[in-house]
Amino acid sequence: MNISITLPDGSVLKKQAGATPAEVAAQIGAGLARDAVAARVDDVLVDLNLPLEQDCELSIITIDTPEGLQIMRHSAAHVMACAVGRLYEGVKFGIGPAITDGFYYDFDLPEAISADDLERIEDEMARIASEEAPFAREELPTEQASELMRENGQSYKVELIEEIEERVVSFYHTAGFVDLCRGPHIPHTGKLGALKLLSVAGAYWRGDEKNAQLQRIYGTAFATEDQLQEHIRRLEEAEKRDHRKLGRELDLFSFDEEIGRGLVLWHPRGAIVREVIEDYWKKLHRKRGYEPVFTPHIASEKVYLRSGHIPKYEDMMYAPLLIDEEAYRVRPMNCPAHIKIFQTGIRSYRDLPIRYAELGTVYRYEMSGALRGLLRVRGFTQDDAHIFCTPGQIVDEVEGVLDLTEEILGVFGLNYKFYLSTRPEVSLESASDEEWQRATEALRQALEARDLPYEVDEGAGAFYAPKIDVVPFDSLGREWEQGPTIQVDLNLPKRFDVTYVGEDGKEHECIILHRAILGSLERFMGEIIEHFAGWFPVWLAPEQARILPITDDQLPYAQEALRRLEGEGVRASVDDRNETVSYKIRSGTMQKVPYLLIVGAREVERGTVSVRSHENGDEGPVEVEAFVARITEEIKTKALPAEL
RNA sequence: GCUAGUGUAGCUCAACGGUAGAGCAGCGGUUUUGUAAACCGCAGGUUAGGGGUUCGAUUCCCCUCACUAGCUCCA
Repeated sequence: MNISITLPDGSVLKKQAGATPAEVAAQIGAGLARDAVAARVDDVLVDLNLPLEQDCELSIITIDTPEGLQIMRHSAAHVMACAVGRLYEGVKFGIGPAITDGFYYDFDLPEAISADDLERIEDEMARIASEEAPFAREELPTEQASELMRENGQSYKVELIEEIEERVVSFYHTAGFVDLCRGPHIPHTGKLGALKLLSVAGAYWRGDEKNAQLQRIYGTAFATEDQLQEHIRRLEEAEKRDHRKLGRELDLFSFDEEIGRGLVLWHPRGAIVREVIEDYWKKLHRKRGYEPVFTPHIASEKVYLRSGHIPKYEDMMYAPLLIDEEAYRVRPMNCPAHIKIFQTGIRSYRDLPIRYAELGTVYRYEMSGALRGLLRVRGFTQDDAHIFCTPGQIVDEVEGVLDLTEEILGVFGLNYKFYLSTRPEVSLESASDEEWQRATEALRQALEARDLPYEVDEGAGAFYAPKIDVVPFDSLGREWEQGPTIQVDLNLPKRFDVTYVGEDGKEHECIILHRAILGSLERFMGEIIEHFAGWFPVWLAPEQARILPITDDQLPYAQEALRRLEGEGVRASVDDRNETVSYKIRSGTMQKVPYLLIVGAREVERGTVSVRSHENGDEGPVEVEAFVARITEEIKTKALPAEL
């Protein structure tokens, strides 16, 4: 019997029933056959050796596509598991999926795998690859599969099988290793690309800390050795940019054991960057109709009981302080205080919207293992604001925040994506479905009114609010863990009875929007240090220009130039150390000062400075005034580096 | 918090049972220098902290503290 196979280009191939995708690929071309890893038949991913029994649409998936790479990485995970099974006794296998940039596999085994063992495992994987062992699919009734795994002592697999609803499950056999797996896989182990095992770490079975902790080995794999090397280079680049390393090298911030974990000490050079950002933020917010407020860092427990923070987040809050026999808490949030300011007067609909903004420092208990440089700390400053408005004003207000968000992220040269995060499964009950719905729709409308592409992140909202989450990604294309957020609070207006007097002279429940754009100043600083690789744009650089006199004879001239720059508000210095210019250049470069101004006898004579910029290197002499004009312009416009 | 790993001078690293060492940075001197490291010298350490084993511990063992990776990405 013949079947018709429709290819992606629309052409139709007649084949005998039982032909495989591999044969089709071979018929189309040797190159395709070589790069093929799997096939898509009528929208289902299948192995290349699956016999085709009826008319179908078929496309060959090659290693150079994202899907093909994914499949190969998944196969790599199997091969790694196979290698571990050969090298260790008593291994129980967890799961082993492909992930962004690689794969992992979780193992339960009696002995601890160390980083040194990875090489051994890699070698074993290479051996398996050279065996060109086929990935053979086998389908078994669920019962029988479960029995088989039980016999092999694979309790995790048994657990997985028992949760599968289908009556038949599939297995893959590779070089003596059998694994429960949906597939598809590469045809044989010789088709593995270039791979490298990266690290080993603990991981709870099914991500639940109540379960056993398994050993997870992470690896990365690419179609070619070049691509693998390129990826390793990217990892090294990321390591070079690590904000913790740069924070030390550039003398921006530190942590101190005696001060406490997760508590940042901002050094002068880091503090100035933060202050410049804060000044920019404050000016921008006033321009946008926000009113600055200041509120205390501790407050009576009463307010956090009423707000619901204690019932919900107590394990993230610090223990009470007893003051005059009353329990106080270090603040984990700024909202209650802003609400209290709002409530000091009767608010009319005519007063709304009211926008209170504060760079509010809050303290939260983060699990010790979660702390990470500036990205996860226990004391941090939120660029927090609360917008009090009428239901009719929500869309406008959210649009305003979106606009502000785009402006701010743009200034830092960040790209971003929008997510509409909807009601989570466990969520506030005191708000009706209709209220959730309305709030979510308002956010959606705002996104659409501004024509912003967004994805819906189902169930990712806060328990008290649907929200718009903005995920920035940096110059290395890495997504930030957290970014700007806009939330419609369905909780606090009720709990604090926040109202305004409407046109009808009656009291109405107020809408409260929470929003943070930089999020935590600490995290934001950490992220942009990495984004800029420590080379801050001139307006942010702790030291914007450094004058390097060649000999002491130029010192007076250098001082004069310095006064000129400082007079314009430029952060500059003179390197008057008894060193060679080369030394001073090196030192200025390592401290990532964007402009180095060399002054020797020639410059003094002509009233110039020789500019050496980070961007262009030696640019030659320009008149002092011309340089002052240039740098002040760059500062004023917040110019970004040409290349990030 | 859990699993694994790491902790030696300000920084980057040696020494791995036998008196703790180098480079850079710092300080003092010489040199007055033209686009990424001049030369000479000096100083810098309860080897994270505590306990143990040992004739002797940075090294081996235990505890504490801190740091690092991971613990979400659905066989």
